[in-house]
Amino acid sequence: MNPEVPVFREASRNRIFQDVVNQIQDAILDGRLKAGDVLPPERELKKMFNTSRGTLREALRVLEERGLLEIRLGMRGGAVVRAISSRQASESLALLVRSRKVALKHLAEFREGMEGNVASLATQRATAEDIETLQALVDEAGRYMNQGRRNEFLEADKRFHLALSAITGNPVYIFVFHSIHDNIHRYYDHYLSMDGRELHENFQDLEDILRAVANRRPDEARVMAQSHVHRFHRYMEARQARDPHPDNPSGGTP
Amino acid sequence: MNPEVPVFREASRNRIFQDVVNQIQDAILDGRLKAGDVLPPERELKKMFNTSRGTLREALRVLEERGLLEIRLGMRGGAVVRAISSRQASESLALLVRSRKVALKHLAEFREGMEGNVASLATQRATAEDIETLQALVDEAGRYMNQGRRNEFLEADKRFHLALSAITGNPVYIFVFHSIHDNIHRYYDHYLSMDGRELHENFQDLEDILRAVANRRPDEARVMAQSHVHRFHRYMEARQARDPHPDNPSGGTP
DNA sequence: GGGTAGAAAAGGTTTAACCATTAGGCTGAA
DNA sequence: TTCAGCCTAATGGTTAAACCTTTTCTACCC
Repeated sequence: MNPEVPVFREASRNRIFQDVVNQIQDAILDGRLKAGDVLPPERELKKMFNTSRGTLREALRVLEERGLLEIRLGMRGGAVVRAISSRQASESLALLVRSRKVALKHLAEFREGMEGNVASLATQRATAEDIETLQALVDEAGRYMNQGRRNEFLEADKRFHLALSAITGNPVYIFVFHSIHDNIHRYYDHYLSMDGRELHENFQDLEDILRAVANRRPDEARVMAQSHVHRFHRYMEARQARDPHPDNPSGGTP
Repeated sequence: MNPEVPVFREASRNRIFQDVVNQIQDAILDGRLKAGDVLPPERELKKMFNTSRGTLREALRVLEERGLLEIRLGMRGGAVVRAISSRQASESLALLVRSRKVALKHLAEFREGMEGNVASLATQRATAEDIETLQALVDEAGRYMNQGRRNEFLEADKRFHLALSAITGNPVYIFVFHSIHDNIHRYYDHYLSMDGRELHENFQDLEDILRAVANRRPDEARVMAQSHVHRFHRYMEARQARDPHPDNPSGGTP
């Protein structure tokens, strides 16, 4: 046998909690358990799986970490099935960032490529309603710009980009976009001064992108989106040169 | 206060194991613990954190799930610090796939955009040595093609694409690429017959991409890579229409 | 020298009890 | 009648001590 091509998977190191994890996960992914469903209390699950509470709790911990369950405290608490989201992938990317394996320039370069693809696809697929939604977001951002409310502007900007990814209808783009935005946001907070001029530039970019989308010009939208990201990346790099490393001292992954 | 913009984070629901997780994770991300380091045995850690073994084990389970630790059994076993990899993100994407939120067409579309970007970047950055490496992979794939060894060919093809992502030098691309490839591979196994003709087409594509890279033509490399992925996507879709859903009944995430 | 049996060190599991948090109901005063 | 505050029970969080299983190392015997 060619050792490059795996034929068998490693035999399971019969850890009981793994078996419990698999059973519950399968039930969720098969649809036997739906988001919002509440599992029986630990003391009953323990009987159902014929295991001890400690072992059962290790299984619940794993499922919680995978984002499949949320554990609620107190009476009427318990393990609640969650809708799958990008949270987990976002956190694993955050680990890369925190471990210094990924720098701002890497995130920015990746984002630039993604934003271009997303803008192009969104332009090909946006409905009239989608364009209205985008327009509303641009309007909202415009109000924040005029009021000089930098943080609110950034939030609206982020929602605009995420809305574009949603318009593609491709959950992979949505998923990856959320992860990237979550992780690049920290740099924004640190390195993007967003004075009047920059706010205005940014707003102009949004208008340009929206116009390209509304006029059904995918390539133009791609270029607009890319240069938009590229410019702000340059701004941030310039500031980063003077004041390196925003780090993330808050520790926990909520 | 504007309720859109969070001011405070939720107060920590003081779970002791969370605190243990954070302390160990911080030590790893700060570099105080390096890949390969072995943590003290549970019965000692338990004393160090002044907690019970059950609580400590829940913390270790979480860190294992995050891919930061590997737990080894038996004498000289223990919790070993792992190098951060794309494994975790790959698994969270796998969850999306298994839950039917992501279909082949979504993965393929995303991959098409990515492959284009990666090919373009790699073309701009490849060293002479990089190009030799790519050439060696194409040669290897050629040998497998001539021997009709489909699986080995697919492996070499995958390594070629991953090598391109490595050449970009951007860990985000590498990371995301691994995740996507891991998850699309299952579809390959199911839907890609790879008869003689298809093997040959695929091989031709690799040669074309390599030539564009060697000749320093980023846009050509982009188009080549995209159409390469696009074509095989179409083949797979045709077969999928006749034989839907490869599913993943194996359950566990090893 | 080499195989083998046993000891020792580690993680895996069980049990039973207690602590902390929360929802919901009960009670009494305004 | 209403509502503030207390009480209670359900549920997750934690502790403790014991035992089981796997793996490695070592000492012994052939």
